[in-house]
Amino acid sequence: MARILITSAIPYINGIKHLGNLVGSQLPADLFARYLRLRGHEVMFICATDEHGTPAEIAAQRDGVGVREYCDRMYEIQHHLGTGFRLSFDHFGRSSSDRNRQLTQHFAGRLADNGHISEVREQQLFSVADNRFLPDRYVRGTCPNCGYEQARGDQCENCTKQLNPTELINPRSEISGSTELEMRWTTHLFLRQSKFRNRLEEWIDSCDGWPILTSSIARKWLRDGDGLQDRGITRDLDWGIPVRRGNKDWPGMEGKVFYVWFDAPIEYISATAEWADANELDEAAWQRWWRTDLGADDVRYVQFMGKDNVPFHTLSFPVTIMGSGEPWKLVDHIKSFNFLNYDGGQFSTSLRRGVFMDQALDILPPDYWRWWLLSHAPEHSDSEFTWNNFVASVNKDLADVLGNFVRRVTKFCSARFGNEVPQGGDWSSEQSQFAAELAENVRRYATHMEDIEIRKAAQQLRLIWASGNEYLQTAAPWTSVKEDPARAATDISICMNLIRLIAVISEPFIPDFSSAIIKSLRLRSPAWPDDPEAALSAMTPGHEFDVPDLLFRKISDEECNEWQMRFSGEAGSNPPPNNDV
RNA sequence: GGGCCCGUAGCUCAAUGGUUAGAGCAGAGCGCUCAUAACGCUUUGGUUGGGGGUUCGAGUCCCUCCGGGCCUACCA
Repeated sequence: MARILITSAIPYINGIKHLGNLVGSQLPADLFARYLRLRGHEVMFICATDEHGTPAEIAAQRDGVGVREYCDRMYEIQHHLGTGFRLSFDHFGRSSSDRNRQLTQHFAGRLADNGHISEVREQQLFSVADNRFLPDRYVRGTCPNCGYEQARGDQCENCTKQLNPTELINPRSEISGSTELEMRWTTHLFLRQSKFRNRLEEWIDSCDGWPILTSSIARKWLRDGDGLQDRGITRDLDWGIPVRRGNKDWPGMEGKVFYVWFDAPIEYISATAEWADANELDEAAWQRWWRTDLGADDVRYVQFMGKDNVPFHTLSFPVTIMGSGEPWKLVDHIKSFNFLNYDGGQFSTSLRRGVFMDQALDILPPDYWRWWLLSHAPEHSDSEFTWNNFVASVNKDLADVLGNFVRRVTKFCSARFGNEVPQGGDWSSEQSQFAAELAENVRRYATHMEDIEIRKAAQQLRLIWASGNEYLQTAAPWTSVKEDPARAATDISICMNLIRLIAVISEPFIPDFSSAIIKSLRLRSPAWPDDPEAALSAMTPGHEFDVPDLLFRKISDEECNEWQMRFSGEAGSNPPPNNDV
């Protein structure tokens, strides 16, 4: 038994996440966590909401509520949706927690004590009307390069030229539209990550098996231009973790907060502490996951995230850990994902284009989404959601191949032998051979799951489902029951046990299916089939069961067309942009 | 501008430099009748984006061009 710490990128607080966000971190992390628990390992699976920063402040302002209240509300919604998708977090925390405030301030103090923080005095654009400094992209104006009037202060979306907000012609505040902007002096803390360049590169070189996506993005940042740059870790905002040096004041930093990208990854640790608090456990309970001097030296730590988050997890957060000089657990494996596109374009929160987590659950149960998303996870390149593909895959895989197999076996058994596993005879060579092939297929599936090769695992799992139909077709018990009922009984017994085995091993992908079957078979949490051949006779003759209700209904063409129309996007509504840690 | 990733059958995707480039879906044919008209078997689809090179051998390595995507450090 091993101990595995799993974190999913923490979703930003302002709004409901779409399926692209879901499949990029939380869902694959859940798959992995569920699989490892199934194999008997000790797992700590952590996620949280990322609540600080300008977008949250503005969203709250737009809704006419305080930012704390706004976050409280959105936290509940996101938590509820996570449950709806059966995300099995051990704890779903909040980056605005007391734990995270204390720990973030602690890390900042340690980094400063070790000489890894510098203070930089610089000029930034201030909006008098809004009474706040503006991040570059919250300044709009006319692009000096192409004349586009809606250019953002960091980059013109029309001609893609990178800009400095001071270059814009007729600059104005994105928030209020005010043109009363001026440059003001301010001082910020910078994390001196440039000093860690060589150490980071050695570390990344030493990490085998990371996806190309992960290591290539990390190396790009290490080598680009003059190499890794120091990074500002404070902002002039009200909403965030107040800048303090450990538990002491930080002269000159009054009224400033830490930058979300500094405190968000620390929340992985804090959320584990929140978990201990919520379960009334002591400090040691969470520290054994994170402190290598307190038990975490045998923990394997795996992170899941979309490709946009890779720099923060391969560079800044490791520098925070390394620079603290304390024995915190560093990540072992970083599984990163490309993006999921929607019907020929990107998912877009601002345009309401695509399918969002709440809408998805309104139309279909979570297993449908989990299966499609995971079996099409964008592991090697961006992938695409289309309604036709979704409906075809789900109908074929879940309803025809899997659901129908369960149905035909249980109904046949019920009709011919009653609602119990029938008494058969010894296995024939065909039956033994099937068991041997099944053993090999389960072994391959397990290997893909351990390697976090999600598409391959899904493909292999589907193959196991299909093998049931193949076997049944060849055995043809509906024929043999007439002249050789014992043989038919043996075949049905094998198929009934195969259903049990499938229910167990499919649980990480489709947990609701799994629990429905286990209930119908009147079992309680059966273990992973270490010996699949023995598992094919685990339920002995006379074991009673109920024929399960229809497990997966088929989606009609009409529904497919209707959903395609409904989710094609609508102009008008304009919620704020949507991002994750 | 710079960098990275990707381009393989109608669609979604596989293939440590090594037999004849493989699966699933869709299409075609046959079979089965237990089952959600589901299932099984067989089968048609390829100049691996174009061109050049290295090699005994290239989907894979190099160069170049075309196309798509992402990142580019103050959104998160």
